[in-house]
Amino acid sequence: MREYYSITELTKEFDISTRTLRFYEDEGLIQPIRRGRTRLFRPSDRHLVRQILRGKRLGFSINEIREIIQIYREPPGEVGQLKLLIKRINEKKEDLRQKRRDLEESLAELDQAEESCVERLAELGVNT
Amino acid sequence: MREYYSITELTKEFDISTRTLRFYEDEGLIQPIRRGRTRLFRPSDRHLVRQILRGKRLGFSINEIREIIQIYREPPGEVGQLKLLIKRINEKKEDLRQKRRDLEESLAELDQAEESCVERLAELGVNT
DNA sequence: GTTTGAATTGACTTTTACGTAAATGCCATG
DNA sequence: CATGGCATTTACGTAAAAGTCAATTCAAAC
Repeated sequence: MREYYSITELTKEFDISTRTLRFYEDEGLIQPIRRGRTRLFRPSDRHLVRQILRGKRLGFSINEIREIIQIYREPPGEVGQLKLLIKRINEKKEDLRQKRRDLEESLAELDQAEESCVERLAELGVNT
Repeated sequence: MREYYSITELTKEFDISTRTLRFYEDEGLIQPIRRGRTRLFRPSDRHLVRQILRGKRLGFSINEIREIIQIYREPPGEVGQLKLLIKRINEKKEDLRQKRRDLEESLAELDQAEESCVERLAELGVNT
């Protein structure tokens, strides 16, 4: 496990711009440390970036992603707070389950569409 | 199956504004018919709206949604076009499979987070 | 026949998520 | 030491996806 990554290493790995990484920092999603003015990204920052981009692909907004990320920041020691956290986790899980239902429905419709195309081709005497 | 829906019926059913529906029409995603100036939404328009919103929840842009919708518009009769359509369908399916992978990873991480919370609670002598 | 209420249109505004440009810092290398 | 090449900061720009508002229109109810 590398100790630090430079900003350009991450831009290349994830195919995003430096602007995007600085934007996420401005938004408080990541906090790379500094050596002088230069940003040093730790493995944990790198993993956060991975989570952010995954969230984006799933259509979560920056604010929603921020909420998800906060879940992983140092779980509280106090019982009430822990219970609240579990509640928030379950809300996020429900969000994801809704997305999964949407996804399965969309996939099913595409499957159906593909099938009619294949049938149509068969009628035209084309063997797929 | 109803023959027509008014714009307000759909706004209520889907909890969106009339502006949104008109926006989708301007974007060419739906084409309700007109009686005078009034829009009449057919069941097929209604289903399109359903598909659009599902696509939105999954993080597709309007342009991506437009592409998906075009898949369902009157499959072509010509072999080459049919094969092209099948190819496009499979691209969309691959998009969705990537989202599904993202989704499962996110869910797994949330499950893990929840479990550590529950464990932490157990250590504190709280029975969940 | 006028009031009411829903629909429409057009224009302007807002939010999100970055892009882009300009000016400057930092440092290794020849 | 100057040159090249990343990095940084600040500031302004922009496209997508609606929200909001004002001005009408139109039909139906009273």
